[in-house]
Amino acid sequence: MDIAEVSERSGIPPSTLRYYEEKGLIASSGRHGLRRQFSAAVLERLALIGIGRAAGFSLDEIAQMFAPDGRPHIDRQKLTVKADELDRTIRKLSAMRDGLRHAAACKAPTHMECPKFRRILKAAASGGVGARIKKAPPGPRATP
Amino acid sequence: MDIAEVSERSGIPPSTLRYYEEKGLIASSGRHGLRRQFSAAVLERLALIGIGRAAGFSLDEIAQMFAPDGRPHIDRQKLTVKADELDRTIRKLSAMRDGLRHAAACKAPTHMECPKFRRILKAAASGGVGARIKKAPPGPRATP
DNA sequence: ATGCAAGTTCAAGCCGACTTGAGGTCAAGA
DNA sequence: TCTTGACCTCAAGTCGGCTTGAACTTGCAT
Repeated sequence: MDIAEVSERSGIPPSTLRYYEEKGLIASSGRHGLRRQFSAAVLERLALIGIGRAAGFSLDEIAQMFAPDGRPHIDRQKLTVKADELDRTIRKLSAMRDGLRHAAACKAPTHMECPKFRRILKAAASGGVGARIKKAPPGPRATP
Repeated sequence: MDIAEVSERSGIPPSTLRYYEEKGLIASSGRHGLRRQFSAAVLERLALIGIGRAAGFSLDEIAQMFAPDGRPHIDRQKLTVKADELDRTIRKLSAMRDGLRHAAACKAPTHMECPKFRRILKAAASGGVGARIKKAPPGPRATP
C-alpha cells in the first residue's frame, strides 16, 4: 500500500502518517521509488496507537510500548496504572457532569445563589477538581 | 489583596492571573501604585473558571459565559450540551479503562492474540474511539 | 535618603501533535 | 518520450495555555 491507501483506510492524514514514522511509531516496509510502502500490519498498529491516544498515552509513551523489536510488547503494569488514572478522571468528570446538569436545571436566579452550586464551587476551589479534558479529536475522517 | 495573595489563596501563579486578566477572565479592582489590587470576589471567579476548565470549556468559552456585565450569567443550554458531551466522554473512557484492565490481566502471550483485545482494537479502528484526554493539571499548588 | 522585595510590562519561548508550503523526484499511462 | 500527479523532504507555522526573562517602577522599612 502506498501512503494514500493507508490514509484512506485508517482515516489518518498522510502528513500524520509521515510524522508517526518519523517518531518511530510506525515503519514503512520499504520504498517504491521515493514512495513509502506499507504492509497491512500498519493498520493494526495504527489502531493500537489510536487506542493508546484515546487512553491518554502520549505519542512518546506509545512509542515506548512498542518495544524496540517492533511488536507490541505492552507493559501490563503501565496499563493498570493508566486504567487507575482513567478511573480517577472518570470520577471527576462524573462529578463535573452532575454539577453542570444541576446548574443547568437549578432555578436560582444566578448560579451563585444556589447552595448546591456553591458547594460544587467550594469543592472545586479546595483542590478536588483538576481533570482538564480535551475536546474529542476529529477521529477517523475517511474522506474529508 | 495584591496578586501574591490571590495566587496563594487560589493556587494559581501570578503569571496566570495576569494572563487571565489580559484575557478578560478576571478583573483587578484597581491599582495600588503599579500593583493590581483584587477583591475577594476574584477567588470565587477563579473557582468558577477552574470548574469551567475542568469541564472542558476553553478560556474563550469561559470568558463568554461571564456576560459582558461581569457577573456569571451562564447559559444553561450550553451547560446541558457540555454535560452531554461529558457523558459521552465518560462512556468512552470507561470502555477504554475496561479495555486496559483486560489487557493488563489477559494471559495471551501478546495482546494481539487475545480475542477480547482484538475486539477492542477493531472497535477502536471502526471509529468508536476518539476521546483524547489530558493529564490532570497540577491543580492548586499552594506554596510550590 | 536609600535599598530592596515585590510588583510591573512586553516580547518571546515552550509543549505536543500536527499541518502547511515550497520546491524536488519519480513511475506509469498516453 | 513526455507529461502528470502522487509522492517526497525540510523548514516553518499553528493552537491553547501558559511561563520566562529582561528591564523597569514602587511602596515601605530602615
